[in-house]
Amino acid sequence: MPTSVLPEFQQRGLVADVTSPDELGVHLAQASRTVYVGFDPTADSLHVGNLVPLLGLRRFQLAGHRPIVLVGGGTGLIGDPAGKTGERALNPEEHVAAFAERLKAQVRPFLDFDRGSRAALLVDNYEWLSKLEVIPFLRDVGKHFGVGAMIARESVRARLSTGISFTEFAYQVLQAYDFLSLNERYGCTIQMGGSDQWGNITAGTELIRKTRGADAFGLTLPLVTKSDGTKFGKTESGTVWLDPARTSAYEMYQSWLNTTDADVLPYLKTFTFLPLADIEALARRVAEAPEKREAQRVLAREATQLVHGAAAVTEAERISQALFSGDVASLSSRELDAALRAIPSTRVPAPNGAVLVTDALLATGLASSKRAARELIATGAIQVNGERVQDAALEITGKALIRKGKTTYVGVEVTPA
RNA sequence: GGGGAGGUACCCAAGUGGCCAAAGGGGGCAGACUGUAAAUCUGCUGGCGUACGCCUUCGGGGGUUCAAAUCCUCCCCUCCCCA
Repeated sequence: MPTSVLPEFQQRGLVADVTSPDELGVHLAQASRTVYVGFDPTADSLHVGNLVPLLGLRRFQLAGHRPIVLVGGGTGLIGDPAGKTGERALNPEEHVAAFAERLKAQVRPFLDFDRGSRAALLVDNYEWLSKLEVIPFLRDVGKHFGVGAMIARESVRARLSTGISFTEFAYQVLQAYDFLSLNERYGCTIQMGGSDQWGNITAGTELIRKTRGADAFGLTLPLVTKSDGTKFGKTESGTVWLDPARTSAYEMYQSWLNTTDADVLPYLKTFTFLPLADIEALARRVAEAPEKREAQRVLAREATQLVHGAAAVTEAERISQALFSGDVASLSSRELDAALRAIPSTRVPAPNGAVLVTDALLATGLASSKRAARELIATGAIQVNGERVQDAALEITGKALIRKGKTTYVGVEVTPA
């Protein structure tokens, strides 16, 4: 029996905005519904921020509804102005197509595609958008859009003074058309997305109402924030991607583990499927013994597992234990190899098979210049294989584990030649 | 079209002939403290050199000067007011 997921979303703090909440609640409680989220292929991988709507879809499916993931092979060719401060360069078509294929593969594990009438669907809007013809499109779809309303949408309004091309201006019409298409094809009545998608989503609900006289709903999820004001989903080494080739399970595990106390409860609500009662229990543990970081550990385990699986979590935990137990020097060569595989590593060619630490720091990006590298060494920030480096003239050979400060580990492999 | 203000390092911003690689703040990195947290305090934050030092930088070009971010000149760009 399907249930309204709305109360759960609200309790978890996952509702930024929703169209006619009362009606949507009834709508969801009455029958199994179809809900969609779209991802435009702007890169070859999603990142942790994209987990919010993706897991949102899963919550809907667990509650008895049918999720659709739309990969924007078509809209990705146009460029969504929402949340952007300036016009984007158009990506080459072959890149967008390749990105789209990557995203499709990446998204599959998050949903159940074999569940009868509730089986998830994976669609690509290139399928229908690429077939549109200008004259019919402008007559049949464009006529329903008032330019006044289009301009009033935040995504456009924010760009009017700095400039927006007709191409990006038209984006909302395409997204609205997507919603309409899914409504016609699959009876999809709900679109979910990030809070910056509100305008695009309501464009769709209005289009459906005008052309089909049918109700459709929109639900936006809040932007995940960090209490210190910095951007969520970034670490010193950059974006936390879902693709293990870009961000290893260990790195993702670490990024969750380092969540500050003030953020960990909302993150548990957002990025895990733990019952709220369990999260409340963890909240008490945070209050009683914050230094144990139990909530952070649970968050790291649960969230990393959703993306990389249980085995990868076990590995990440083991490596974390080894690297942060304070006894790196005693790692077996086998453990060292495992750690080196899990962290970002750089090969440094050296004719005589040895490089100066300062050069290694430069090569791995830990230092931006030799002077900065010497500075790090002087302050005692650098350890190689668990030994604090005292002398900037130290040479590194073979494989080594370099630690900068407390939390940053990188690997180097010195290769002859 | 007329009038005004301004372009300084990652960002904001001071500096109007030498004491300026350039105040201050933010951001970033590191250290101390701690819990791989937050807050706080301290240091560093153009490049190369262990170092006295050298090289490159103040929108761009040209010039004056022993010496220019600072003066002159031309050009480019941004913002504001009036039309």
